[in-house]
Amino acid sequence: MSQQVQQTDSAGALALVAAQDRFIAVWGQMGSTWGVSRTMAEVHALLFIVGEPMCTDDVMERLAISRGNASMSLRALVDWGILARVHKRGDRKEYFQAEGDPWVILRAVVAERMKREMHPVLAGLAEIRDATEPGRAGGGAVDAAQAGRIASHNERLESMIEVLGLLSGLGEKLLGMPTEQLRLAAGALGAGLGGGGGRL
Amino acid sequence: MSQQVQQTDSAGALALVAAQDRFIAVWGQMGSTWGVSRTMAEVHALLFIVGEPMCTDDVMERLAISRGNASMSLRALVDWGILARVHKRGDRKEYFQAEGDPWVILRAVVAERMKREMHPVLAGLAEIRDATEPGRAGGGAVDAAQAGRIASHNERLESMIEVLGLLSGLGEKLLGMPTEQLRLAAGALGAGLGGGGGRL
DNA sequence: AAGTGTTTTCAGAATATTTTGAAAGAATAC
DNA sequence: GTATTCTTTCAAAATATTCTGAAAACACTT
Repeated sequence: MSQQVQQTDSAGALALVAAQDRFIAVWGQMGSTWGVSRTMAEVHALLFIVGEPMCTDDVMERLAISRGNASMSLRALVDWGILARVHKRGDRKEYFQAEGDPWVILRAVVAERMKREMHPVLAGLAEIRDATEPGRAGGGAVDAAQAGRIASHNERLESMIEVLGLLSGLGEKLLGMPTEQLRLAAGALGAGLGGGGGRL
Repeated sequence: MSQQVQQTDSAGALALVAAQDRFIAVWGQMGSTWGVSRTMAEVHALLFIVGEPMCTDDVMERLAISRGNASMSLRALVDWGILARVHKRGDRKEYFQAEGDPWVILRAVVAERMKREMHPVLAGLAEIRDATEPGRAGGGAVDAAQAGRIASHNERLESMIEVLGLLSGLGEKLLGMPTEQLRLAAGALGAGLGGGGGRL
């Protein structure tokens, strides 16, 4: 089972486990930020901070969660592409190893949210626009006030689509960038642009 | 009460209300994206797409929600800074008007999530780092393997802090940019930087 | 001051999400 | 083939979140 803290209950091991637990707790809180349950975030945190592969039983024991929960969380994280299944010779158990590059993790999270949230919303808004384009609206007789409302409705809809489309474009761009480029871009933008006053 | 669709049940009014309802439904789905309940997102969607001020009773009726729910959602949206309280002469009721600029809305959402999620996480991670900086760890006797684990733990922690710090910097920058600059920057970045795709 | 219309609050109800645990399903060993 | 070990599934239980509605608080008016 747990080979993490062996007989060596040295001060070093204790401090390390304590730090890991703190990391897990903090990361778990962030679960809602990237749209997953606290437990799933904690499982990821554990594997990320430990760095070495762990099996289902290790995870269950360390986080005090059920087998079913561990299995589902691990599977989901594999699906997200931030956990790899690994095997050890002479061991029938399956082990899981976390992706170590935070930029890869970031991309996975962005990809997932784009797919699950951004794309459906953009598609939905586009449909509404098509259904209410000027000239449609089911025919003729609308008074002036009504016509004004419709025009302004379309403007608001359009402006929202514009912003979301731009954001979506940014997201796609991010997904297409390799880690090194990403780090450079983020650093340059965050530090260089704007500065409170900011020029483009 | 509802002055939205008067006696004029013309085709135009019907189509407009239908489009509004669809917008509200789509926007409501996105609630989890920006970290609020579906109802709060729907209340915002309603006021945004209608464009004109509405009072609590209007909102309750249109969305079929309770007074308490409407009151709390409206209040929260005012706190977020994307709804303004307005008054009508000769009317004791309070009306609410949505911010019309989607970029302002975006900034409000980013600001809220930075405050509620990014800052606490960064603070938590920084604390953990301080508690486990090399030389600490409670003193001496750690064997070589343990020392290696601690070193690699610190590296992983550091790399995660680096990425989140960079993202946080980006967020702050965004919050400091006026609408026009934001639009330009997003457009330029989404279309220009990097390679691959980028189409809406 | 009491009266009237409006808004806020919050305990309990309703709803939704997450977790468990045991049974069924795979996969490998014998 | 059966036995053994590990993994997945999913209905029910536990938990967390959201919503309601009626009472309290508030803000005007007379």
